[in-house]
Amino acid sequence: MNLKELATFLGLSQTTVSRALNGYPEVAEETRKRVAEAAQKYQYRPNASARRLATGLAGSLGIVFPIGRNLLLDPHFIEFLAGISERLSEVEMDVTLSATRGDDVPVYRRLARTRAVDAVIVSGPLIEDPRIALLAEIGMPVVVHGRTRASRPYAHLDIDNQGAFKRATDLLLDFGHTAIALVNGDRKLTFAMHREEGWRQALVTRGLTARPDYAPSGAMSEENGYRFARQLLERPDPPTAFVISSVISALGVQRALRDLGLVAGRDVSLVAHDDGLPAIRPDVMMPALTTTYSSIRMAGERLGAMALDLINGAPVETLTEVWPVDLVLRDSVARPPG
Amino acid sequence: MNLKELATFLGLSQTTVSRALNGYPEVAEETRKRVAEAAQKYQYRPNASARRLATGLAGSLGIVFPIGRNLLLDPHFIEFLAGISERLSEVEMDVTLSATRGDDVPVYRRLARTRAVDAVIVSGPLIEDPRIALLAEIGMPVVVHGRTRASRPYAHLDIDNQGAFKRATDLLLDFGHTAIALVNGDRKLTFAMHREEGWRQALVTRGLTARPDYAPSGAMSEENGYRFARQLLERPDPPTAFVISSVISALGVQRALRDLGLVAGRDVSLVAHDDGLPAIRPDVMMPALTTTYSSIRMAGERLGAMALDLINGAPVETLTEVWPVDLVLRDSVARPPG
DNA sequence: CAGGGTTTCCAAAGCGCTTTGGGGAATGAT
DNA sequence: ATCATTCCCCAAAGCGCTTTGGAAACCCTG
Repeated sequence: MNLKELATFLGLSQTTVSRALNGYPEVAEETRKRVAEAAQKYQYRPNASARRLATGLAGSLGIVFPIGRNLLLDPHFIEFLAGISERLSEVEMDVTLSATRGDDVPVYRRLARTRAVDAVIVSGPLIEDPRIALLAEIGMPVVVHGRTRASRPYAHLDIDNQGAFKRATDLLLDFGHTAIALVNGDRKLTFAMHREEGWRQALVTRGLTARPDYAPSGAMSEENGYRFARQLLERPDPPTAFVISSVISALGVQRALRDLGLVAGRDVSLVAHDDGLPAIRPDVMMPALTTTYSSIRMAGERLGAMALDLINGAPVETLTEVWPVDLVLRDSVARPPG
Repeated sequence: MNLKELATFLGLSQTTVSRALNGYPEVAEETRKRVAEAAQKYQYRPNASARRLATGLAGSLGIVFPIGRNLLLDPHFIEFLAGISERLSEVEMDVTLSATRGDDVPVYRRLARTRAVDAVIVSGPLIEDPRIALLAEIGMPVVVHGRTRASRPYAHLDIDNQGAFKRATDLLLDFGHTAIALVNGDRKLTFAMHREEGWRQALVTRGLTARPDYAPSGAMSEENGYRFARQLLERPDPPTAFVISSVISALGVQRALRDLGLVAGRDVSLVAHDDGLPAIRPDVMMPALTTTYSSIRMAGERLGAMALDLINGAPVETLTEVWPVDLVLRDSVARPPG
């Protein structure tokens, strides 16, 4: 059943039916009702391609993800995706996912030129990220999850990573720790830089030095968590506390502790950042993990909404948010031993 | 730059330009070259919406994921997605992701009726899965990742879960274990049933009984791995070996072992299924984990290809595959103590 | 050189929707 | 009764592509 058929069936013109369905004012209320009922009865749904062609809107948000690079933040990514997608589903839009092995530039170009998406969301921006400039150049609206260096204002949603990690570090300092390591994500990523900045700031403010060799950085995997923690703990001057960029890495850190016969929340204190992954919950760990918390899913939802606003013409300047981050106290932090 | 402009610029008709670009035979080789060069020079790309409307093809594959249910297999899901998406990118198609909180039926209906996608991929099928029948009913081509009960043939790709878990259990039996537990995924899912079947079969073949209380089942999270293992190990008759449905749960099992002062690969033997998640690698665990291995990413790639075949009219009967699963021996299996 | 086959191209008709630019009928004002 | 509004509705023109059904132009036979 298409518009034409529905219209002739109702004895109306396509114009009227289309308008009735799309809520335009120039159609009698009674007619609108008739149309709505018929549409319901015959399960009429406008053909997406036709509507897109006519309106010039794709009805879809693009996300391109480079297969090789930074796929390691997977569990976060899917959760994020769920958030975006959920918000979009309210207006019957979808997410168009494009994978690319290697260079993502041509993919963005294709999406722009074929008008396959109305806007894109860029996640995990680098400190210097060429994507933002590229997208501006090809005229593709973009909302960034995170921040980056840019010459012009750009729509973005970020969390206060620096503040969060400063607070986490402050907490450990308050407990009396002085040797505090940071198990960080890839240093090229803006959020990792911000976190390191927060950590450094807290230390320096108390007159301590932020030693670079106390802040290993790399993909936020369980494995790296283990490796980094192990290396640090086997030094002659091991840290007594860790600030960790992800609960996944925290799992690795915990494993390292156990291997060395140390127990978290007694011998070593731990604070990790929790993105709210449902599969890995800090509250059920042993000991329950103290975290900085911000739901990545909610960020996704908000980003979806922001992208919609952007598409609907909201000025970029109004679409910038930095969310505060909660510090959730649990059992993995204690006074340093001795 | 659109077709019309390009055509007038070249002094050709839209027809000819379109044909030249799409590789139809009725255009002179020299003309084709001219067109291709101009297209390249002006960066012409056909408008996706227009092409879709004209061809009746959406140029996109649908995946709907229910936000609430079984999102716990996230890390697997994204990896899977990467595989599909990668394959599709070769033909410039994309994945259309639709999230739904709760019922997915209306989403499938919408996708079908609006012709927003050419086919859908269903993952994590239940033993009795209403989706397959629904999709057949609304005429939406579908490829299933896994198997399910169905009245008619359906395109699917699955791995030999039963065989894999039989082999894993056989291995443990060969090493002399008799108390072998299965830490399984959600029992409503077909693959979990198959795995339990394999486990049971191996035991029964050797004259042992497959005790249901030795086969806990639930979402394949780290947490559940821990809980299940802990419960089993604290019984008066603890198992000496575990077959585990996911490396993620295996992480939890390992944690339980450590908590109880047991060491994997000595006191207790472990075999887990490895989907090849890049973030969680069994070979770098301590001890290196013996696994049944099948890359979920590759499955995704193949599923993408199968979906393309299906769209291009390949008969459903030719699109059924069950892949064998490798057994990779590492250090987490040993003779039972004593 | 006529007749038939190929090649190579084009005009025009969709695909199914939205939107512009009216226009007839009903309503209200004079 | 007449004119100006307002209310509803419609015909038709796109949106940018693909594809059908020719029609020239060319080549070959005999």
